Amino acid sequence: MAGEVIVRFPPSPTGYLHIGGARTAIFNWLFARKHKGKFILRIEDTDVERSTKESVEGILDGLRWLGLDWDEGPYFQSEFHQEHVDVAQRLLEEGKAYKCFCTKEELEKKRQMALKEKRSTVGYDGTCRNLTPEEVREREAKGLPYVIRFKVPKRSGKIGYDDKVLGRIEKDYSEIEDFVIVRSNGRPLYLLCNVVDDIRDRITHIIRGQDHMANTIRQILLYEALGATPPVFAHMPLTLDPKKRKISKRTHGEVVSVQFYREHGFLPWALVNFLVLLGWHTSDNREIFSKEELIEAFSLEGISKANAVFNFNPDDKEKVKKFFTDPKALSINAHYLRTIPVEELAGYVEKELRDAGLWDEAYKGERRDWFLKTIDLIRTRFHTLKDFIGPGRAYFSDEFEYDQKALKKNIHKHPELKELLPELGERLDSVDSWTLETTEEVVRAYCDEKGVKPGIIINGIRTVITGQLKGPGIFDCMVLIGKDRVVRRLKECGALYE
RNA sequence: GGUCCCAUCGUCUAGCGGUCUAGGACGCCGGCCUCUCACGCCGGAAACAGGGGUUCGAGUCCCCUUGGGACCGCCA
Repeated sequence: MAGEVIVRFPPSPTGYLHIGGARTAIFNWLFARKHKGKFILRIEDTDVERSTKESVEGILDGLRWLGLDWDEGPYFQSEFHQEHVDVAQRLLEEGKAYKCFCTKEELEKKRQMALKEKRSTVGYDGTCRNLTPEEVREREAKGLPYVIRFKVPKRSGKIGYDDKVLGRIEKDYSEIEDFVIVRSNGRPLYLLCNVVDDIRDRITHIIRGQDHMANTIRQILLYEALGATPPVFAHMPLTLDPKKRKISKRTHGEVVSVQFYREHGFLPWALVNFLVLLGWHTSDNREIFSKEELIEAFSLEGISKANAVFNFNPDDKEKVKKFFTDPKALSINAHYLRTIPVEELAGYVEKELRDAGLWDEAYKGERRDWFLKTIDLIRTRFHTLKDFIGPGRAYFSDEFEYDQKALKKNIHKHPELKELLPELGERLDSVDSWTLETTEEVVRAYCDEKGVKPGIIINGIRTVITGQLKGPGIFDCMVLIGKDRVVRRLKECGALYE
């Protein structure tokens, strides 16, 4: 019994995978990998009206992109419908559940009354719990619709469990109402299905958000009634927005969807690394982990109790577009962008270039070396993959934008460059071997000759050939962009003054 | 309103009674480097929510207050 660890990620397909769900998946996946156990994917599509095929695809797609591979599934909860119904029937037969004929309207009325009178028990009052078999038959004969409620044992004292994150959690039996497990249309509810599925899948650990805590006690009751041992529970802290509200796709939109990060040039592992830090840590507070390191380091003990804020700026949008999401996420992404093997980066950049119509097959053939050198050079100040087709565009195309600030500061402020740069272009044109040394020599000599500060010329060149205000050392840029392009761009710089 | 959970810099967090004049990371500020920016390096501002206990000693244990959050569906 000390055996295998089996965990599951059970999203309900009612929208795309968002970072909260992704985080839950990550924690479960990590736990499974750490213990060489199984990670099961189960789609909880019991609520047919809200579940869509596109959602399922979106979720699978998101998980795959993040690199969270599952060992079983995806299973679809709806496929086990009959089993759920059978279990409910069994509970009914064993007297552990009962039919309740109260209508929604009646219950709503009662709830309002209770609320109004400020009574503590707003829940179900147990009206149908004590119906005699005759009374039940009578109502059934009349064709009255009914739901099936779980009969919470009448015991004194508390029921509880030891949460791996929160510690001992207990609740008084008297405070638990008889809850519905099957709808009046015959469809079992999540609370029941979830337990039945977890028992069937032999789930050993349930790692989920603290928003599920209220369900846990009731589910433990269900496990008991079904004669099964409850799994170990670990309730993770929630991810909140800067205003401390629970994040949701509905209120926060794209910025909380996993897809958003893919579209904004994130490396999948960088997102995983960032997300795992939201509510988990090691005792040495390390923050950058390779996949192997993370799996090795992960443990339930490191999960925080307190909710974590996902620090994006919903209001700041355009003002600080440098930080379109949590600055730390960006910083971690930049870290990986600058440190993963160039060959690995090449694959990601290829995709960006292809999508932007800038890809050249030669980058995989005779220009491979140039390609790798180039992305290795320019990545040092990039933050996302999108930068390769933005600020880095001039390396791959003759059609690139000029940064307005750069134009103003490095070009327009120095009218003399309109004559100087094309002339320098001529000089450079006659350079035989195009290297770091030769280009620097020619440029510096030209500066001396004209009595112009090197900085002015150099920054002018930078803006003319890359369109940027900033960038790598200028001679590196020149070498990589190549003689022809550099010369041409310098000669044609007059256009920038128009 | 009821039940439950939580509480260290702006944010993520280290801290599991003394080594805390509270450490790291991101962000921010200043400096070095320098052809720019970035990287890197150096330095700085920045927190134990408040009040009671317990203890020789509390960020660390207990209680209260305050604050925040979750749940309270025939949703999952």
